[in-house]
Amino acid sequence: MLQVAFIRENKETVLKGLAKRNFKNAEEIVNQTILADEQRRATQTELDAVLAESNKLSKDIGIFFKSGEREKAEILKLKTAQLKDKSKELSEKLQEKATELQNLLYLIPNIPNEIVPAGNSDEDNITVFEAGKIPALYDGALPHWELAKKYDIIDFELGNKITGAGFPVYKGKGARLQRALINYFLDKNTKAGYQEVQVPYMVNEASAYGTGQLPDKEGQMYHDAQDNLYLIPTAEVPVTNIFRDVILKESDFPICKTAYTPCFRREAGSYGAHVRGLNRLHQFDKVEIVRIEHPTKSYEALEKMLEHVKDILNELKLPYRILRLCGGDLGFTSALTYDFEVFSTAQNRWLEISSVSNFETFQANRLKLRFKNANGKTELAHTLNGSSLALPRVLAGLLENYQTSEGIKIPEVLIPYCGFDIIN
RNA sequence: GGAGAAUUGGCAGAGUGGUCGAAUGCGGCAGUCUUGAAAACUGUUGAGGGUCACACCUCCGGGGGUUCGAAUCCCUCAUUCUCCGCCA
Repeated sequence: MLQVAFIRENKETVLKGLAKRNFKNAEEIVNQTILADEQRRATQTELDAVLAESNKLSKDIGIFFKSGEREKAEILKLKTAQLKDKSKELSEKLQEKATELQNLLYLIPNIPNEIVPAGNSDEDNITVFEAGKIPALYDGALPHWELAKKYDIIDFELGNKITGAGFPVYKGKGARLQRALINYFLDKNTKAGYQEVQVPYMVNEASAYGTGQLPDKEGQMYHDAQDNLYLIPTAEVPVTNIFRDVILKESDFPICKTAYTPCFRREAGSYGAHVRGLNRLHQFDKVEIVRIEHPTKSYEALEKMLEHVKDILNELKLPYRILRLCGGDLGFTSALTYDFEVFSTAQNRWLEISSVSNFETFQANRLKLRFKNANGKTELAHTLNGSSLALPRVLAGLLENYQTSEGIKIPEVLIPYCGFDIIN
């Protein structure tokens, strides 16, 4: 959520940023927001004046009662009755205006960073880096869902029976490979200075609002109505919410956390070939990295995160590229996002395996995640996160790119974690 | 799930209807002293709104109510603790 004061003072910047996202009715919504804010403040001021007077009268009444001047007190009491009506009316209006403002603010996405390219869709994303060799596969190379069946390492049908589509069962070496990847990622992340945390897989409403899943992505999360809890779509939600309503010291920066969690996404509206196999699941595993940074250091931190993810992919020897997302493809809460994509050789397409973003103060404002700056003032911190990494598509990439006529080879760095070097 | 107790500032802990945003202690910060540090002493130290800055307003787990006036009384929800039940 943007800060109202920022919108008020930087209207042109906001409009320019929203235009880059192709955000509809931007000017109208921004104007409404500014108006609602003015009305809210005016109402607040009016209410404060009434309350101030009524507070004063109450104190006087107390004094009169103490000194036994009951009659004087009774006269003042009558006066307060009117003020009470007035203040009730005003506080209702204030509540109304505050809600109106809040709802408008929820509609406005983050302002893209300057270097975010304009554009409407993923076609306008810019490839900023590419590495790794796309292997020449042997004749008869298969897409990963065929490989999964051939070697009996992932059973999609079994998952269908137990739960439904998008909830696969990993078996034998497939299960072990999953566990190996999780451990390998966590080890890499902790070595890079990220503290490992284990967090709840369900979150309450306040947390879902804090990181921006609510109110607009309601339909994408599994929801338990009985206890009003949400299954997490990403570890970002519980991990970042560790810092909800927290005021840090400047010396606390940088804060680096990593967590492995399963992720649950309803993926309403997805269909077709692109959701085959591991490409898109309702439940998948992911290791996430989260950073809380001083505002002046957040872009430096974003670079570090990119280098870190690159390092992992280089070690896995997978062909990948990095995209800078365009305005139209940028997530609601993000100011700048880089997507990592691994090449799926048998499908002949790129698969997103990591998304690394700087949210600047957008999440922090909702979370009330602040720090005391050098002048002793509280200031919003910057939050960042990235996948390091999401399992299924990495697995898809590994299976497809490492397949040989003898079986699927295991990348060298994973062999100690797996305890085997080939799936055959 | 049942019964009882509790929830106050970074922490501990007073405060049971009136000038209480809240005693006191610890911690933090600044200073005095010291070659430096410790100790001791002095001062300072919550958040939000509002203002050029003050004034002023709001916040004592969340929400609602009683009252001229609520941290204090009532209702409700949440959480924590103790006992019982169930249980990996």
